[in-house]
Amino acid sequence: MPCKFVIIDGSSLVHRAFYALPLLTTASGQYTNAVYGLTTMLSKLFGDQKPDAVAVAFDKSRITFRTEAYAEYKAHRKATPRELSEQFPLAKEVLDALGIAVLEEDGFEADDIIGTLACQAARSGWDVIIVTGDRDALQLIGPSTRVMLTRKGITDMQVFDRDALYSHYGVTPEQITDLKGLMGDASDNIPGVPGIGEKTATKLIAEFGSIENLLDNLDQVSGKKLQENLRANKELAVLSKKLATIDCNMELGFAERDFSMSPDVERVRELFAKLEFKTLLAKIDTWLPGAKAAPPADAPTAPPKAETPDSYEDAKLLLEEARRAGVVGCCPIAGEEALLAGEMTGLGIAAGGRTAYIPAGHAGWREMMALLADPAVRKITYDAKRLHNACLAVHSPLASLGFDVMLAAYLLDPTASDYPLTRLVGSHLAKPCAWEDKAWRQSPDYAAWAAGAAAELYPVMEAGLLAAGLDKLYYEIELPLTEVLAAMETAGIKVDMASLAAMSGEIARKVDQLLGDIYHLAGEEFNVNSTKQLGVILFDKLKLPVLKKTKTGYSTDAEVLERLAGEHPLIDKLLEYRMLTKLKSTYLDGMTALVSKESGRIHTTFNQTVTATGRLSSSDPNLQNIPVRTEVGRRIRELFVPDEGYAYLLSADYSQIELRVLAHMAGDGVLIDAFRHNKDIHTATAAEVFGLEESQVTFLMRSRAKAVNFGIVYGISDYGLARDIGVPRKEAGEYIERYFSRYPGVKLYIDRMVADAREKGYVTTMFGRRRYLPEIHSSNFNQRSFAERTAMNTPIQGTAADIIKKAMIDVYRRLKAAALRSRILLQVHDELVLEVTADEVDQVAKIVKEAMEGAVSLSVSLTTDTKYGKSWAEAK
DNA sequence: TACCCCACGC
DNA sequence: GACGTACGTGGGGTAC
Repeated sequence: MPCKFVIIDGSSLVHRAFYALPLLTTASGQYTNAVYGLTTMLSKLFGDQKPDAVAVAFDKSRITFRTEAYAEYKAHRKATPRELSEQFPLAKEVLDALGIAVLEEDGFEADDIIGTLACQAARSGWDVIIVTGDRDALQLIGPSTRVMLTRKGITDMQVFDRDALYSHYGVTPEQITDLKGLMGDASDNIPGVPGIGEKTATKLIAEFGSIENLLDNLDQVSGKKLQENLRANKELAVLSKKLATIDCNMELGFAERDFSMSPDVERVRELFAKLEFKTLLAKIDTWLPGAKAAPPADAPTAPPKAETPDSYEDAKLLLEEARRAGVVGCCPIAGEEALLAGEMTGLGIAAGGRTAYIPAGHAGWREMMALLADPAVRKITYDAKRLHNACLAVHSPLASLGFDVMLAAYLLDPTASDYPLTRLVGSHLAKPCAWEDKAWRQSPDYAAWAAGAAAELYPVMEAGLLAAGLDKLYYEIELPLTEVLAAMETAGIKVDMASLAAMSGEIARKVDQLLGDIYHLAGEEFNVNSTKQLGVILFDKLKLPVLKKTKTGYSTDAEVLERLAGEHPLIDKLLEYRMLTKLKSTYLDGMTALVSKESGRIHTTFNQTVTATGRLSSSDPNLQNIPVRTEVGRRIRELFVPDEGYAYLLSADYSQIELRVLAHMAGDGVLIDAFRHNKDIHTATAAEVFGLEESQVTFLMRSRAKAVNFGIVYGISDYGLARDIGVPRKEAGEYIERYFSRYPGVKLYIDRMVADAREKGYVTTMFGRRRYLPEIHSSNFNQRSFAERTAMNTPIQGTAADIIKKAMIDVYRRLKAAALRSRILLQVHDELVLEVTADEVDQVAKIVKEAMEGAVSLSVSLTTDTKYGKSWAEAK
């Protein structure tokens, strides 16, 4: 069997990969897309071809024998972008680790190295495959040499031998240089003969065989113009051919070189981990020779193993160190449910530069818990709320939250999708780290490592907060809020399970009935939940008019159905079906699944690091989107009740908090005046926008004005407003214009926000919360417009979020200080829901009102509405 | 699993 | 005047 030799044009493939893939980076900001692409190509090649020998050639310098012959050679090439050039050393590092021969020579291009290797290898009887994106290489095709060209993307390749080349381009390998000599090559700045492109060049070469023969027989060329053109550019054609000809006679010492692959598997793993090539790493044994064995758990690719103190004395020393320093990094370990159930299985801790893991049964555990309760020792954490919940579950107090790195990361950039600790370490400590597997995250090793990482991140991130003016918001609002949220989550909210089950059954029966009606009216059974199948029934079978389409087919959303309501009796049934199934699946059944077996209550999660504006979000279940407007929604809220020992649920919500914040921040006299006179704000807006007395405002006008106010607060566009109120976009735009002319302070304010965003790159809330808006400079109209609307809206929504967060902390502290049993359960953006006892209800109502209305002093008052009752529905 | 469509809240 | 249209969470269907 002849030796199978794969020769790769490294420069070509790296370029190809760079432009074919998005600009990937590691957590630490190292660009990796080109290296990743190259490595992916290699892995595919190795898997498919199983070569015996491999070589990769690179261009070395710009000065080659070609530039000596023709100074303009490749002169039009754009400078290599920095994002790419910095990846070349990395690519070579990967190749080196893979044990692949890398060749580069002064004065030559990769092509010449490849040509020389290919010729010599072929002479030695090897089978050669050349892999490149450069069509010049096609001239190297021979009886035992094939060329594999990239087609599109990075893994789509096409193999050319002599026959394939001929059927594709109508020339032989030897004629490739003649072809290039005539048609030139724009990318290499090879001139060719002016006016001759691929078609003419191919025709001439097919007829005359070579440039030399063509030039010797010019008089036989058909077409006078072409003949003269060729005659005038004889030298250019010859020079171009020379430039396109690959040198196959370099001195490379072929015979002495070793092209067999000898990968250093451990180094490859390490490198891939560093570069975050997770997929390649995971599949490494499928393509890398000798990479069969899985890495041992303590391979150098994994972070250091946790020290587990084996004696009481060991643990005591570390804890004493923490006490001395007054600060300790800590990270609990246990599955989520286990934490809530009070099963903390252990704790990773970091003090004095050492990290350790203390399991729950350890002799030092009691000291550990005492340390957590010690207010003199500040706790440094990643996700303090988790630790807090864990402590609450075991009724062991947690005192003195010192710093939470996840929260800090959120304030520094609230638009990130998540904040894994490994990434924070990469970006803030410049320690690339790519261990992401789930098992590791639940291991003692991780807990110890995380405790250490948090401790190490603390000073760096605190400096970052200080530099961005976020420290006050952080220490006075976000960090203390964590404890409040933990208390709310741990408390949970009681659900009347009996009524819930009854309601679920009742709705199930109704849905069943509706389904029968729907099938009957449709004339067949189908999956009503499938918009695709429903579309076929409504628009193909029943021939109802198609009013709106989605990307993938007919739209069947509520708006469409409502407009079709008179057309067919099926429509009403569908609307009701939709409403009931949504209610049942999302709220009734969805919540049932999340009722805790231990407490019989629902413990939602309040996410403090999710929204871009600073609001909280709620999940598992989402208790911030329980229906409120409809009658059935009311019935769902009736299911939320006070638990034993409590008498009422109390709900307090801010009235028009966003618009009041806007009035204050914009300092708009008209808006401020409206609030000071306690006007109905939407009626007042309608009067302004329509130029009427308030008494003349109709219901329709008020509802349109309300939508305009809504639009101002949420930053919707004229298009969005038009859709919401059902008028043409132009008219919606006019409303917005009229609004701005009636509220000039608002107009000035939002212009200032947009200008701010352009100048500084971000906008801020009253409390200094930031949101970066890089798209404000986008040349894409949509992206830019969106950024502009965000610039107007985030300071308003974000400030409102800051205010209620501050109020929550205040309520929590006052309840605690007064040793009341009543407690906060939920926050729904502008509303707080508390569970109160009968004897405390008046006092609590007063506390909540004072805390919410007094959270901040604005030029308009903040007002709240408070109600309480036997269920959430009664409290609204 | 990833995406779409739809629907709920603020 | 384009263009695709506030933020979230979640259920269910469908294509891969």
